[in-house]
Amino acid sequence: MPRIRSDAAAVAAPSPRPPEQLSERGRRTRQALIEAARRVFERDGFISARITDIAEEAGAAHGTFYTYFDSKEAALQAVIGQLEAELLGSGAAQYTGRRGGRDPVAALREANRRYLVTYQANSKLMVIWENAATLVPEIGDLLRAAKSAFVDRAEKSIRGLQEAGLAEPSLDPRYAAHALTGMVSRFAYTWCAQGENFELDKAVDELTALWARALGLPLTPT
Amino acid sequence: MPRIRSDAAAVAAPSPRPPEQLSERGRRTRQALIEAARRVFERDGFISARITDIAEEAGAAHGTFYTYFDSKEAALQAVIGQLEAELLGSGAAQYTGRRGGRDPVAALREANRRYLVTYQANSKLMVIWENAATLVPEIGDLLRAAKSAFVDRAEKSIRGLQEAGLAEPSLDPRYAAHALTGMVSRFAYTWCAQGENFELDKAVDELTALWARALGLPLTPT
Amino acid sequence: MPRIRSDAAAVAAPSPRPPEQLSERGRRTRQALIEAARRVFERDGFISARITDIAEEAGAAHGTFYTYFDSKEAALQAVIGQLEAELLGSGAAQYTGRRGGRDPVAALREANRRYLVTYQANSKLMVIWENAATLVPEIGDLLRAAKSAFVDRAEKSIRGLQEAGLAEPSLDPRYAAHALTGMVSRFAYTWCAQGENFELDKAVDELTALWARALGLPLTPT
Amino acid sequence: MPRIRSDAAAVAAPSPRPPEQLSERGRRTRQALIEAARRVFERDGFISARITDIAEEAGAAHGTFYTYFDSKEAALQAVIGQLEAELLGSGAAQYTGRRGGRDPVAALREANRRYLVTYQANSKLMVIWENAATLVPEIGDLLRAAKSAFVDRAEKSIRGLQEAGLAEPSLDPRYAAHALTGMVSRFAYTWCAQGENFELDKAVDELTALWARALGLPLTPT
DNA sequence: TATGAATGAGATTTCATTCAT
DNA sequence: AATGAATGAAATCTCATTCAT
Repeated sequence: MPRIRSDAAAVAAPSPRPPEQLSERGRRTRQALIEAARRVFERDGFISARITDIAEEAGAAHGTFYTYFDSKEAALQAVIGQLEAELLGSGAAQYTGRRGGRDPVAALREANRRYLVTYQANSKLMVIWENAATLVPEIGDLLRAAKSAFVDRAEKSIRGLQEAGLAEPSLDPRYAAHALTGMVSRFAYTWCAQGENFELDKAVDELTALWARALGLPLTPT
Repeated sequence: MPRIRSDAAAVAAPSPRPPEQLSERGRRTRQALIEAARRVFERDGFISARITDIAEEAGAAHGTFYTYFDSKEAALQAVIGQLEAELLGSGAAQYTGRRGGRDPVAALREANRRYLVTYQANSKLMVIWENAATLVPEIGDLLRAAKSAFVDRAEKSIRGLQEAGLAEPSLDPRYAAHALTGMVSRFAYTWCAQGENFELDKAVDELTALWARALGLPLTPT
Repeated sequence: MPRIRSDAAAVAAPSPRPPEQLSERGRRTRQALIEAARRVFERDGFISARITDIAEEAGAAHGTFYTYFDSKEAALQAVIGQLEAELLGSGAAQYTGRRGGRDPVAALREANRRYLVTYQANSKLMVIWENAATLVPEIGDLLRAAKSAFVDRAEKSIRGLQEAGLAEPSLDPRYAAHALTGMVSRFAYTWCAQGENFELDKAVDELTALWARALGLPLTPT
Repeated sequence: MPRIRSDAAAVAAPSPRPPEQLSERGRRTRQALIEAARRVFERDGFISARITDIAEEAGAAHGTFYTYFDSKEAALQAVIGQLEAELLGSGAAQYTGRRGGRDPVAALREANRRYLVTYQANSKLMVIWENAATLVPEIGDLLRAAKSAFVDRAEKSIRGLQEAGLAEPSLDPRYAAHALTGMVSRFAYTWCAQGENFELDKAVDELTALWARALGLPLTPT
């Protein structure tokens, strides 16, 4: 029997308790569900993924899913949250560990390589993320925030290089940052999602060369 | 929506006749459905669009849809087919009307402008196209083909400029073509899908400058 | 696949078309569903009734129910709507067909008899109606409206009798009307819902006598 | 809610101990659950109330509920049991404290006032009780028993008044008792459940006057 | 061709109830 | 006694697709 439809839409939402309030056992189950969700999303795509399959993949009963998540969307958010944590941990988002004085092109090459490697390692999920961003507002917000990190860093870098007299001063740093980070991320997307056949080392070199030359940086030999 | 369809024409269905074999009246209905589908897709997104709504929007009965299309996917293909025809007609896909000898940067700027203008004019549908590409193989094929047109043309152009001694010879034309067309298309996507605030003229200038400088083209004043 | 949860709650409600817009066939199916719903409600009670059972009882497929009704509540509304039409048709709501001049106690007895007979004939549904009234606001509204008809009529009658010098003038007609119609309807409810053992003729006589004497009407022999 | 329960103690469940066998701590928890249940029932209605909510409202864990009650129905029985105890304590069920010889209309007025006041003070629960009576046999039994107390007392009273030559002898005491107590209780219900606007003092007067006159009692001034 | 009613597979979601700790 | 995670039966509801007219 369904709730009697109380149009007042009250019916206190039994929203899942936050992870911190969970028992050890609960945390393990939740984690199992997140990992299962990731596998199922990667296998079937977000749209086709079924909640039942996620629970089953996690070795849990159907209803257990709802103990931890309100919806498939909420599960995807958790999956992406963990992906982001991994990415940060892996240093993918760092332009360079050791700034200052060093050769900016080398730093750029390093960053590009890290981006491509990370993207490729998580390509299925990255593609799902990009696509779900247009379907689920919250996921879109996460994506926009994640991209901002890259764009902002690039913008600052460009501005710095301009001030140092190394980069073409006529460029608008914001437009350039969007364009060039977009160049790299789209390249990664085309590579991974559309199966275009590229080679990692060469891709890193070419993208770095294009980026550097576009900014007017003096190119140093690798 | 029961799973994303990937079944090979299951039972015997009275599959829709091709447009040429339709009566005048049939052609009109079909066209109304295509236009309605476009509106509904733009309004609700491809995933959320319902066949009922398309039929209703076209002023036709629900069942009539199936006289002309096998599925929502087929309708999207038809919608995109007409979009492509429009784009070609509008010259969006032409690098330049008059090749030969002319200033390559001016031609590039012209092409970029045309691309951005066209993308913006059809942005909702473009975004849908990009996203549906990962869900529906046929749409993905259409997208890849459409992009190839741009990429191939860019690749040839780069190769030509290299041969003419105008572009940096060390660049791999295929990689560069992918990267630079990707830069422009991703920029357009960010602009239109994510509401990032850019200005057309400036975007054209910046993208053209980045592209040209990345190739090592001598920049001429606008 | 469920709709992508669009928190905007837009998703144009595909609400069933009103009966007038239905084809002959549609009207027949709808009617069959209403009759089936009544049987199922009477058999299982409103709360326990399942939509599947209603459809099955009507010889229709599960989903067909939703072609005509949004919910079990909507079906109950339709059932009660038809009950009301029947009641009106059967004259249950008429105080008396031929007013004027006639013996008021005889008219009252007539009305009470008609009420009890009708209530008994539809007792299961009447009880369901009363109970659903507290669960479903719309049903409550219907019930209140239906009762108002009786109460208002009684109130007018009492006022008239007071003005004619036949009824005790100190009574408040509104309070008295509520109390006395309530007395009859509660009696009917107790009789039907709780299986209290009464006899129709005697019940009519007793209720009429109590009502008449309570108002101070001169009692005439039956 | 899976069907209304009517299964005879299916498997072996560690059915709750009776309150007397509980430890002090247990009794406190049980009492907290009963009070919480009352609040939740009054807030959400019996049907919509969820066991989780009751436990939470009582500050207990979900599973704790089952240490004391088999089901929501059992909890409602306990709630109503305590209500009855309260009512008896408050003297609501007494026709009159001091019988014998005294003015019967005054006693009646007193009883009616006490009934209305008590009903109003507990109206939410009273309404729930009335409605649950049709859903849960045990609750129906409780209600019938509670009403019998009133009806029986009224019946005896009427019989006594008839024998004393004060009440109309032609009335059937049982029918009249049902009708008149029903009149009062239905009035209270309409007042409380349907929000009809009445005034306590006037209601007491009118109901008493109608009741007394219906029986043919000589009316004394208040 | 067009219609729109009928169908039913399939996915979601809720919560009472159990049970290991 | 208390806890709260796990379970899964049950019901709802949606819509693509078919089909008789």
